[in-house]
Amino acid sequence: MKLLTKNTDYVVRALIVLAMKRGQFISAREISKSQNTPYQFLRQILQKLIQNKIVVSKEGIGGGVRIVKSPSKISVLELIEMFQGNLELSDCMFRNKICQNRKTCVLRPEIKRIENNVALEFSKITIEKLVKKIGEKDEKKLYRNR
Amino acid sequence: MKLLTKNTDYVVRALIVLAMKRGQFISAREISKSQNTPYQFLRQILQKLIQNKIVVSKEGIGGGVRIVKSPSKISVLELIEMFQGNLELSDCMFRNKICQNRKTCVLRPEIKRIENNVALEFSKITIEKLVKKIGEKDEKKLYRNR
DNA sequence: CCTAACTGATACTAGTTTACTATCAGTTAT
DNA sequence: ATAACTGATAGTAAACTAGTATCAGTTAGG
Repeated sequence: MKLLTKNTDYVVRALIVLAMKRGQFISAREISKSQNTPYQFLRQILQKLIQNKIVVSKEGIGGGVRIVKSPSKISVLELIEMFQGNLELSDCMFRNKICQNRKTCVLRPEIKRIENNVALEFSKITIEKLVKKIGEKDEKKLYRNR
Repeated sequence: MKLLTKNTDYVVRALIVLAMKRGQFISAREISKSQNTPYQFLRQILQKLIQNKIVVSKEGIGGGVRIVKSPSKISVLELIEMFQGNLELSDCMFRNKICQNRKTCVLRPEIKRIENNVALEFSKITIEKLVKKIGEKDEKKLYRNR
């Protein structure tokens, strides 16, 4: 079971970079190089961020994308849903024979419950929190090196 | 995000049937008909159950499979891992640039934590519990009809 | 001892998803 | 003018999902 696909991986990384350089336009080429993400693939991902108004773009030399949505309001859940579709189970399981005359089925409520938990957890992880974690790690490192 | 695939869906249903008819050999054809699962697909699934010693088989007329592992000891987690591979994330995310000089990465521990929760939840759901839930629903129904 | 109902084993396949790559057009700072 | 950028969209190889198909061997009952 894979919770995250590559594009979610890449988009989170890109947004961490953009959040750390808030206010600046960063080009796809620069993010691609610094994060080791395939250039054209990253470009598609960034275009989706533009469509979803999480970043704005500027064309031409010195252009790129700039984060406009507050990193504290960008959750990993929203990114997962943006790039992997809705977290919900697409087709109802256990809709057949065992469940006939029962209206509901026995496994489905359990799966629903677990899925809701997963969604809740991912909704709590924001870009801001991830950026802070990187900061904390750096502080610890500095402390150790003293 | 799809937590369960079809074969996990089908295998849970098959095991519920087998648990409700413990001690008896039930043929793939019978399960296939009663649960509306594709016959050949179900046969492959049952063979995996045989390999994993959850059921035993009997060839020839009147044959089929019989459940031998206690339904209370068969968890949905174990079935997911049997049919969908390990629940763990296959490839380490966030292993690149952002994480360099940091040894660990910021998203990965979060994903790990969520995955462990999912695994824990699925490990608690056993075939026995699902069978009991069906029983409870039937009781309620009888009560309402009185 | 034949045959119909079974399992054992394995090969094949259509459709979807994943993870990219490629191309061409338009924009802008220098 | 041109090099560095985005906009939009088409193509594609590999893996995965959800099956189907085939042939061989086993066994209970008439």
